[in-house]
Amino acid sequence: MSFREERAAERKLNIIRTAARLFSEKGYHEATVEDIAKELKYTKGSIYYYIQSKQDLLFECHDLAMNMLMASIDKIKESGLAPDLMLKEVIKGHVEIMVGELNLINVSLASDFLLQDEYAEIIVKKRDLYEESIKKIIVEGIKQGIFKPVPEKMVIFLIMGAINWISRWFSEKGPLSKEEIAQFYADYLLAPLMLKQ
Amino acid sequence: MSFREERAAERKLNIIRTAARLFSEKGYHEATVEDIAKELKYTKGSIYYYIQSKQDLLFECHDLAMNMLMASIDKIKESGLAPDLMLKEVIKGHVEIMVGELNLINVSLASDFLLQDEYAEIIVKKRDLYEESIKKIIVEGIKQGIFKPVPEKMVIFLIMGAINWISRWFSEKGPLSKEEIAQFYADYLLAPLMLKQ
DNA sequence: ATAAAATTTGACCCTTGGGTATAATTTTAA
DNA sequence: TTAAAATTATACCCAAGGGTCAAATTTTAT
Repeated sequence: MSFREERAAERKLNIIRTAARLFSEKGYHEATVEDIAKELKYTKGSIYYYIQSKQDLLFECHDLAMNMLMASIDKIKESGLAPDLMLKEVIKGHVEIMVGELNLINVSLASDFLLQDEYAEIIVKKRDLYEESIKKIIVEGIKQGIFKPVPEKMVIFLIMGAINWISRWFSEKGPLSKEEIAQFYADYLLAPLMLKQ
Repeated sequence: MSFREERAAERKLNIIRTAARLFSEKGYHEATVEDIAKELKYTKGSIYYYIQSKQDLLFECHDLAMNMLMASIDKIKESGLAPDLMLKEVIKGHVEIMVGELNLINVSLASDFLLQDEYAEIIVKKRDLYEESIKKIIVEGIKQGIFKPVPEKMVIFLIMGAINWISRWFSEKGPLSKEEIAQFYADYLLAPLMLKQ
């Protein structure tokens, strides 16, 4: 990548993060392209030099969010931990990414149905991969006699739902640190799955 | 209420339920007033004879959804059950309302930030009341030595999140009945709270 | 039957906002 | 230093959609 392209990419990332913040704060439709441009001292005209469309921006937010989650779980999969510890790490990782990248995750949770089909396809594929990884951990745990035999899919939905909801109430100014939340959620959500403790 | 007013109210309820379905399927901004009108064989002009504004419609969806949840929990509060059984009933009730009124709940979950301040105030107040009722049950359970001492607020958020997420994946055509889901969620989410079983 | 009230219609207004075109300006390279 | 490439600014286009209004139609009550 040339110096020029690199700088353009850097600027685009900047735009995406700003878009994520505004989408998250005001909602996709309520945040205008001009809002995003102004925030970064662009004009509406000039910001289009870097982006293709507003929808493109939304997609990039989703993609960035999913890539972070994927990177986290891929690393954990290689750790060789036992299924229960592995699942705990996944939960903690998910919580920490969520809280650390609140805007991005917020956008990707609050506006998935706004993605156009071609874009949605890509994102759904990644999300499915992510959930598939979790499923494998649970199935392995059941096989090893560490977890109770449960309907994996429902458990995944239950856990994901609990965690994803954090983006609705978490505030930087609140009394809870992301580590505390991560620990609590991991313990609470793993307990009913364990065969014996 | 006169015969006339009664019929108008009935029609408005019809409009609200249709709006809920379209808002839920397509999203608030993507569903136009004309879409809603057409669905019921009105024209855009004539539907405005029954509604004040699109925002008004959104509010009514929220209000209806919250009223159902409130009615459910109020009934349970009067049952005199022990805290653990009471909480279980609340969870089951919430799940069943959610699944039974998917559209309404979906709207109220996916678009709370679209409500204008005056409307939002009313809804937030009801939601706070609802959560306050749950909190009381948990606190009582801790006091009676049935529940572990936990940070109630976080537990409420965790439980609510898990349940509310159901609206994202549940389908009438799926293999799971609402009773099965309700039972599973109630068991899973209550277990980590119990001191002994 | 008929006047009054209720309901419906369809044309219209008007703002918002995504996106574009073109020209101006700045940066880069030779 | 100057021509080309990259970047930015301004003005503009246009469709969508919420909402209104006056007139037409239907329903109801006497």
